[in-house]
Amino acid sequence: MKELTIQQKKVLQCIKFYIKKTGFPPTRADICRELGFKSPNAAESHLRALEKKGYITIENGASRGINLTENTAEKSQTIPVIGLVAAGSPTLADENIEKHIPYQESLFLSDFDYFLRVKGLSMKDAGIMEDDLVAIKKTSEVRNGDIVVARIDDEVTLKYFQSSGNQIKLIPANDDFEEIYINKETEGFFIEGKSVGLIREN
Amino acid sequence: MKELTIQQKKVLQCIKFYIKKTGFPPTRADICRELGFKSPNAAESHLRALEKKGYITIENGASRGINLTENTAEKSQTIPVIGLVAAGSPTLADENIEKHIPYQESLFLSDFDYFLRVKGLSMKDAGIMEDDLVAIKKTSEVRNGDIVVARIDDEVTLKYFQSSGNQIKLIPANDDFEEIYINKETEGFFIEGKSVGLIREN
DNA sequence: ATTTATACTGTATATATATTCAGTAAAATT
DNA sequence: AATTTTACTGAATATATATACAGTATAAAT
Repeated sequence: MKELTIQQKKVLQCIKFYIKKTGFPPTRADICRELGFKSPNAAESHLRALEKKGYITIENGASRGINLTENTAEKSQTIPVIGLVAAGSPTLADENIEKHIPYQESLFLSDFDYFLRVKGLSMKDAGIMEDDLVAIKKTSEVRNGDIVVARIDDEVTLKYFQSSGNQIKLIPANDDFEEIYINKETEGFFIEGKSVGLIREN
Repeated sequence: MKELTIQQKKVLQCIKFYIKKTGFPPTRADICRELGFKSPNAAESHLRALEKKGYITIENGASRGINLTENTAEKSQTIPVIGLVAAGSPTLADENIEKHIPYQESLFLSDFDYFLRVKGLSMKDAGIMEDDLVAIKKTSEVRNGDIVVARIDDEVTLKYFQSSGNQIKLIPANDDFEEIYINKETEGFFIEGKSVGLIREN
């Protein structure tokens, strides 16, 4: 998306603020009042610039016909919940999606891509219990100590990550489970992502 | 809030749908088109009825000046995070509120009133770790096995609840901590609420 | 060097829109 | 039994609003 000028940003902020305050978009005159313009055409021009750059859409002829684009609006989205099945990879394919739950930006410190529904108690001592929803950020850049979603062939697990050289240790947080040793180059081994948060629905 | 008639419900739904679709509220004529009315006054009357019953507010003179009331709009709200301090009750008083976080309805199965920031590891084996946010519903109606926020004088703790007759046991989920025995009628004892969910921010 | 975009003021106007008034009729309250 | 609320049609109108047109001036892109 094309960059906005300082003035255009101000106008966009003004629209957002006005909608938040009143529940409906501003008129050209409203924008002028808020930002100190003396001509309605000042607002009009900025609106057309914002439209051209894809931040808003304008319904011609309609009063207050301004609509924030999806990227522009801080709308609440829904995020998929994926079941952690012992055999089967957590992809975003429809068949693996349990449901969608509403999600608000800044719920966690980092952004994330999906929730993983936890099966089993292998991460019990890390406070991750059966049926918890772990927020997963899709990435292969993980650090020692991160809780990661690792795939070995068709088996997907949630474990602590520990590497030294080419040797990788996947460590459970439960004495009843065994550590997994694996080589970085092992065929069929892949880091799907890492945990950045957790929700328990009770 | 006063009950709506079938027609009024239709008009309210129409407004919600129109906003969702276009990003701005409908005009009287828009409502007529959507619902098949032939006079703008039909829409006008319904709007005034909805206003009178508190479901919307209307800014007089403004085009599309319809605003859904807080209860009416499925807005995302913010919910306070309260620090669990060993001495000091978790009230919704300003001085105890850490911050507010966005909250979307139906995030958990039950509604709740605030998040409690957990200190210590007394509920470790229940998967509740230090700095977790436990969603608390304010209620004194709790059942055996519920995780409750209990207050004894100025001390506030999160524990499993177990009662038989007048005797109440507050059970930690960590062998390093002691169970607390207390009588229902003990002065200064109070159940503040119970846990209905959990968020870990990592 | 020329065009395009930015950033406005100022005036004008067609029309989009809220809103009032005059009715009709049935249902619900008081 | 009388009044209020609901549920509209139909017409009229003041004004709120989008939008075009005419300028001025500076900065950025081609």
